[in-house]
Amino acid sequence: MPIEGLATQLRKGVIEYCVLAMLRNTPRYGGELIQLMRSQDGLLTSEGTIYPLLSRMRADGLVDTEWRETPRGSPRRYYRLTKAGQQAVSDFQREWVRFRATVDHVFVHEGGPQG
Amino acid sequence: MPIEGLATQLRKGVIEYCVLAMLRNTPRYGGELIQLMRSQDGLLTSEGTIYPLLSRMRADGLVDTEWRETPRGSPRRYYRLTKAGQQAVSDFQREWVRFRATVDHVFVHEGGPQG
DNA sequence: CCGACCATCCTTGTATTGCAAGGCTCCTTG
DNA sequence: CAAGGAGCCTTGCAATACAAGGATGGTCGG
Repeated sequence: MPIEGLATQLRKGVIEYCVLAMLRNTPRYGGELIQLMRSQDGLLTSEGTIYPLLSRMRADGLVDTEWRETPRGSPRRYYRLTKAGQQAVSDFQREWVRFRATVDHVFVHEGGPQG
Repeated sequence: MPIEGLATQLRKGVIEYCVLAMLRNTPRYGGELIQLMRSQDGLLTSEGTIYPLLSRMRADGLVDTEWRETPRGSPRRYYRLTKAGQQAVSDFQREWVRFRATVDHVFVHEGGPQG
């Protein structure tokens, strides 16, 4: 079990909200998001992760989409946060802080009062 | 999608190592681990999570087991960390610190330099 | 025009994991 | 014997990340 596989499980349930966070201030398209995620240590992803994810978020109403022409090449589908998406990011952020504190606590105390 | 469901995905890949961490200083049995996990905010679990997990860890050589008699009632299977288990906890801890930093970074910067 | 190439988007199938629901065994209590 | 509880485990399901493969449409060299 490589060290990569360890992080793969950590990513579950987090990647979605990282993508949403990256859309907070500006719309972006698929390839751009993949590049951005890859530039973050520990969030390595592939197309097979991002595109189904974006479809899901669109179906859930967390993002809006809009096609934009490009100077050269195919048009790109840009994703933008909806109100619900912004709310989801906020909710996650709260939950993340709480979860992070819990895990830190477990690893500091190493298993309880007797430890 | 309740707020509980949000944390359910966060737990993936973390519960296993939290259980291992709880075995660092003393062997414990199933019911004890369930109670301990439940006492940690954000790590709510059930038997259906813990027992398959413990079986997996035993198969992977991360824990040893030993039956112990009790004054009353059924004997209990106690779990204890192996060398490999201790190593796994250390590896995870390193990975967790790194992962945590990455997620924090994404949420602080909110998606990039243009933001 | 024609073929090679590339960026963009998406789909399908697999592995891992957390969890609810249910079952088994043994002991105690009446 | 019957009822109940503590401990252990199995089965089936849902959500997610990811590899692999494919469809489309534009550019570029000949």
